[in-house]
Amino acid sequence: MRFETSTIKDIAKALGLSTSTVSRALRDRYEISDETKKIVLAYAEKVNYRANPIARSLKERRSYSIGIIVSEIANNFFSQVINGIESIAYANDYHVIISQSHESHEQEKLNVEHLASRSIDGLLIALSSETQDIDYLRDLYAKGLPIVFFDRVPDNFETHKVIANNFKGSFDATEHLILSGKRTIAHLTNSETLSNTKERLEGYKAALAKYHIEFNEELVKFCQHGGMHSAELEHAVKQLLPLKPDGIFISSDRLTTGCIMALKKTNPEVAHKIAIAGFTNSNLVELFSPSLTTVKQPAFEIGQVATELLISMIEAKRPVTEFETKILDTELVRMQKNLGNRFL
Amino acid sequence: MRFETSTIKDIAKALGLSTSTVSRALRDRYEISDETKKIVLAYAEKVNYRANPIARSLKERRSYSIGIIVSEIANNFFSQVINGIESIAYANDYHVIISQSHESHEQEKLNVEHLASRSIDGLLIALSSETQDIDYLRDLYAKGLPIVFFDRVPDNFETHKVIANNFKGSFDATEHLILSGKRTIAHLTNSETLSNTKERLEGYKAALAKYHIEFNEELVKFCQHGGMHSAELEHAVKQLLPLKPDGIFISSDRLTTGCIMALKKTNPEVAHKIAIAGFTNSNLVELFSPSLTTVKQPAFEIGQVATELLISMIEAKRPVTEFETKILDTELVRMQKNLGNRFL
DNA sequence: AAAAACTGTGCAATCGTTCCCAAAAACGTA
DNA sequence: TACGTTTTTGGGAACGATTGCACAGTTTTT
Repeated sequence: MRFETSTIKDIAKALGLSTSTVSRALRDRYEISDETKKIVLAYAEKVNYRANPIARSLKERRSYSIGIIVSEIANNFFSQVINGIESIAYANDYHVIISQSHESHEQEKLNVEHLASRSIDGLLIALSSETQDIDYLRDLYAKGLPIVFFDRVPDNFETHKVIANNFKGSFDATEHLILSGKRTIAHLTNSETLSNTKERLEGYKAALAKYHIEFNEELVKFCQHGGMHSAELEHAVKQLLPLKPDGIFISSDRLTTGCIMALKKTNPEVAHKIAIAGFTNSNLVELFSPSLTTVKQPAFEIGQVATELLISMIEAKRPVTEFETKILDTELVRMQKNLGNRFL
Repeated sequence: MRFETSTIKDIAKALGLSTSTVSRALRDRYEISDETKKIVLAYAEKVNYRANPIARSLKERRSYSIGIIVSEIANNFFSQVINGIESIAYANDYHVIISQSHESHEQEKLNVEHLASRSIDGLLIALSSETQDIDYLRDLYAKGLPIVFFDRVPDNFETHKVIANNFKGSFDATEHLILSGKRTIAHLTNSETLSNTKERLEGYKAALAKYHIEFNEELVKFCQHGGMHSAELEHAVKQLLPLKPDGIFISSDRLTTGCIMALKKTNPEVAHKIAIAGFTNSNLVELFSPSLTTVKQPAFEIGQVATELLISMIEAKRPVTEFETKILDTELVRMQKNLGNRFL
């Protein structure tokens, strides 16, 4: 801010003390007498003194803020994660700086580097769907920047990670489709390189195996751009339909809504005949038609846990060497046949 | 960051120059000889020198970053606005810091003050629905912090403002309901204190007047918390239904989805009989059932225009005294009878 | 040839804090 | 009283960058 606020120097001058005394009094250090503390605190209160975080950052080489990288804030899952992050961060006197990668590796890298240069104390990141090369993160990590991955995590990077139980979530959703009588179940999913894509594919396969349904590679469609381009989705749907699936299991928020949209747009006559189960944290699913079964990730909790781990790394006195990967359970919300479908 | 990067001092030492010379060379000042500049630039490049933004902020008392306050990022309208803001900010070498007020005045104030203390160069803000007292913003503004309001703007504050054409948007939506034969049209809206609530109410009234439909105060329900509490919404819906409305015009994103949800939950048998028109920027409306007519705000553009105005204020050499209120047109998206309703 | 002007560089202060190191004051003990 | 401790305070150097001012050395002007 280009305008004047009162500083520690002003207080020192006004009270006839030195800046060091004032600084210590404000931080409630043991060396300062209670009397002096009281005077300083009272005066600081009176002039509405606020420590300048910029100056403090420069001096302490830390900023009490943590950086967040997600692909899109306009995504229910990520905005819920962010709320979880904020809840823990604020409680521990950290602030957060949010950046969007828009699923672009280049943008992700730029954002991370800018955050790093602004002295963030730690980084929470869900990789973009494009990202494969994470050497730039390795460099920062090696230089001492604590990093915790969530949702989309690399497998060859030793640090804390927090994810949903993607395997079980997918298994449950696929099993649900099978138990409601479906036999030709397609799987629409994200970029093949993402960690959760792999895990979800495994869950899907496992459910098929359990019920002795043969896995058919053709029924699996990967979307490199994660539903960011509707053309990509429509293309995938167009390829799937000739195989006459009676169910589709979809593995991401954006793909789930995008797929239904594509179905309604290109093949409205079959949209309501295919059972759909998909990952999504949208709080509007109850309004959707056709209605669907959803796998909900514990987004808020993922944010909380990731932040707790990050703060523990930041505040650790000695380098952390034991890392954990926390896996949080998803929730299967079954399609509500009675609502949505009946009254239209 | 707590780890070492090369500084201007390191370069100076390595090259046998003074820090001032290095600083000037890096900023391409005329006083420095081309030869020296070349040497410095080459070396800086080699050691991958990055100016420390924290140090620069402290010295220059500005940060090349702008603060954003919205109520919720998990709101399509706001996340689209943010994307618009980012597009202009990045193009002008500013970074953005996003904060959420969660419709709480207290939180809003805390966030603004934290942003201010972090030397943001300007502020873009949509007031929380609770906010009535904006004296704290006045103080900051008086001290020199440029502020641009968008979407929810105060009427007694002289600065740039950017809003959608709320009057016309509401008028169009209400007229649409009238033209499709509805005569008892309820209006569900936000906190009475918000600027856009007033404007939208006027548009609603004007449309009724045009078609000689008497305005009935009982048909208007205000929601203080803007749909953040489902109980509030359900209560409003419960009060409206006995009046037998055949149409409802809803004036905000969250209320629109919340109202449909409440209708389906509490009175599923009438949910499909009442025509709904509402403000929303959700990109999922095509999936909704019952389907509805929507008023879409030019969110991305609002963000862009607001940011342009803010940057012009920040970079103005002399205090700005001429302010404008930009009003951008909304778009009416009529309900698609053929989709959504037919196949279920 | 002396004075004036211009070039290119360095010194040192500054932004607001924190913190090491010393020094002063207060106290206790012999 | 003199000395050693403990408690409380102040001086001043950082942190990394910018910039007004001074000062050489060179060039131009008169």
